[in-house]
This record gives sequence, C-alpha cells and structure tokens, in this order.
Amino acid sequence: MRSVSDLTARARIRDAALALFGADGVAATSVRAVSASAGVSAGLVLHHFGSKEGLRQACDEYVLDAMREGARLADGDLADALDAAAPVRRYLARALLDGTTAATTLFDEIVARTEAWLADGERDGRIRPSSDPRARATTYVAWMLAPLVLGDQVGRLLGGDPADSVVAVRAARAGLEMLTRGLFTDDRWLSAYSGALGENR
Amino acid sequence: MRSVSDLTARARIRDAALALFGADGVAATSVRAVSASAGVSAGLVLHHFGSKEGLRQACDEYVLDAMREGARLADGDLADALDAAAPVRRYLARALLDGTTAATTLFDEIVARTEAWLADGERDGRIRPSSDPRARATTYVAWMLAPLVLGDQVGRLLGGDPADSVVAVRAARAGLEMLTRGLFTDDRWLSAYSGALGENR
DNA sequence: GACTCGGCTGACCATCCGTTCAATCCTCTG
DNA sequence: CAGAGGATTGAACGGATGGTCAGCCGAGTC
Repeated sequence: MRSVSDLTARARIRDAALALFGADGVAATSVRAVSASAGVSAGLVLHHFGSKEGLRQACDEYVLDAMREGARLADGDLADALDAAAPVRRYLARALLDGTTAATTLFDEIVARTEAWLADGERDGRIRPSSDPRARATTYVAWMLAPLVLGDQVGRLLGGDPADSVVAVRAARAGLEMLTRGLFTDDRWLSAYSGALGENR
Repeated sequence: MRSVSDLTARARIRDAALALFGADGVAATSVRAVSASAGVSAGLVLHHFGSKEGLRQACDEYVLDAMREGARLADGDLADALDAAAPVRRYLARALLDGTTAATTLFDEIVARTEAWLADGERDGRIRPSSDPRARATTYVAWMLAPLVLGDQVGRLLGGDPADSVVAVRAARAGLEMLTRGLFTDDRWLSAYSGALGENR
C-alpha cells in the first residue's frame, strides 16, 4: 500500500479541514472549501466522512490522539505537550470553547495528570501545599492553556511575528517567575478570599 | 420618549444576537434565528443594522463599551471588570479568538492598564520586580482571562453548576495562592529559562 | 480478457442563507 | 382630521450550502 507516510486523500482532507476549521471555525467553513484546499471534489469529502459532522469528529479524534501522543512523550510538565499542539492550536482552542466531547475529555485528562503531578511534587517538596488541590490544578491548567487560546493576542503584544519562538520563551519565563517567586509581596488579596467561600459573589 | 431602560426592539435584537453569537458563534447563527429570538421579523434586523456584519460590529462596540464601563467602575485589579463581562463571556471569548478589532483593542487596553498597575505596585513594594514587565503584564492578563475563555471547562471540574459563584471563588483563591506564595519551591524551572532567550524552542 | 471493487467525480436537489423591497402599521405633528 | 415618516412585516430572489447519486476510472483477481 502507498504507505508514503500520510499522503492519502483522506488524510489530506483531514489536514485541510483542521487548518480551515481552526482558522475560520467549523460553521464558517464549507465542505467545498475543504475539498478545494485538499485538491479533491466535494463529493469525496462526504464519501470518506459521511457528513460534515463526521469530518469534524474525525478531526477531533485526530487531535485528541495527537495530544495524547505528545503528552506521552513528554511526561512531567505539560509545557512540551503544548508545543505538540502548535499546528492545531486554533482548532483546539475553538474545540475547547465549543465544549466538544473530545476537547472536554482532553481537558479532563490534562487536569487529572496535572493534579497527580502536583501532588507528587508536593510530597517531594518541590511544590508548595495547597488548600484546594483540585482548584489549583484546574486553574493551573487553565493558565497554561491561556497562551494557547489567546496566542494571537499575546504574540501580537510580545513581538510582531506570531509563531516566533522568542515570544513563547518570554511568556513562559514571565509565567515561571510569577509561579516561583510569587507576584504579590503580601497576603492582602489572598486573605480577602480566605475562608470567604460562602461569600455570594 | 420610551426611555423604559432598554426594551427598544433594536436593543432586544442586539441582546439576542449577543447571546446567540456567544453560544454558537457568528457564522453558525442566522439572521432569522436572531430575529426569532428577539421576537421580530428578519427584515427588521437588517433595517436596523444594515447587514449581519453590521449587527456583529454593533455587538462588538456594545461589549467594548460595557467592558470599559466595568473597568472604569472598578479600577485597581481587573477581577471586578471581568465580573461585568459575565453575561457576554462566551461572546468575548470568541471575539478574542477571532481577533476582532474590538477584542484586540480591549486586550491592548487591559494589558496597558495592567502594566501600569503592576509598575505602580512595584514602586510601592506590593508587587515583586520583574525582569520583563511587558511580558509579565501580558501573561498575567492572559491568565486572568483564561477562566473567562475556558469558563465552561473550569466550571465543570469545580462543581457541576456553571455560573456558580462558588466555582469562581475557588478558582480565584487558588490563583491568588499561587501568585502570593508561589507554586514552585525552588528555581529549577525558572533558571532553565533565565538568560536562555536565544534558545530555539 | 472479463470481472470486481473502492476511490473518485460532476451533475443534481432541497434547503437555508443574507438581503431587498413594496406595502402596512403606528405614532407623532400640525 | 390629514399627513408624514419611521418602525415593522412578509414575500420574494439569487446564491451558497450540505447531501445524494449514477457512473467513470484504475488497479487487483481469477
């Protein structure tokens, strides 16, 4: 078989869909636009994926697998796993926002892994203890995902060229600085929230 | 004049559009769906806003104004400003992702305000110094915006009921804990990035 | 060579879309 | 009361969309 990596028409369609769905959103992308971008007829797209929704699900599963693979290779922090997501960054961001089942599953898995990783670190003394480990893991993941979702905005402010590696390093370093040395020098804001979980806002 | 607050048809259409655009995205929302949700005819929507694109811009400007108003009332931290965004949370998140001019403007303004606020705090000793103030301000804003963009995911993991105030408090408290006491106990990760700005990843 | 079968196409269809437009309705003004 | 002018409607149109289908093509099988 033509196992020449991935050049089968089906894969080309999927890749084209990933790019267009990510750039413009699923609803704003027509089946014909995908087919044209992949260099095939519109009928073939439906032939392979049944429907536009089927194509979307195939993209979801592909991204889910790719992220799992990336996460498997780089266990420990999830910073490297996020690098693996770069090509499908915008697609993933939209999926997260839309609450796709694949995106939801992925988010859950990442939080679970992170919570375990933080607990390990806490035991080893590398990580400070927390009063609410679940909330901390969730918030931490959301923060790590923020540059992924808001990457265009962050990149624009930290240097014109998007996808510039310098931008990612600057943002990562600034983040690590806050998470290592802290940002606030005293507890004035923190204490305002402590024990105020019953508060109504 | 019928100054009964905001119940004019034009405002009802805008509110309906805000909700539907936020829930499903602009492209996935038809003018007819907006008109039905607002209880008017499709023609009236176009009569008032010229086109669907005009409606989208009107929504953008409305959100921009609302956020500026919210930010003006609560200067200092931007946590309160984000509360003002709750009703249009999903709309804003999509606009940020799509790089709408209004969203871009808003992001820039927030970062500028935050950078100034952090600089003030640094001078007063409330905020720790930074090696890259611009990157820190940008990353900080991205982090504060993360629960807004990923609110559905965060809410799901921190308690079934979305829009539950307890969720927001838990997440906020966990975040403040990390930003006050720090997360990592040593510099192992931070030092890996220090002075490595020429690194290629 | 005859046959098969999956990849692949182009024409076609019903539907929905954004938009236009003439005609109504409502309310205010004189 | 007459009329003017904006708000509002419903029908209509051209175009694009998602989906179906009959059939072509080319490689493998007997």
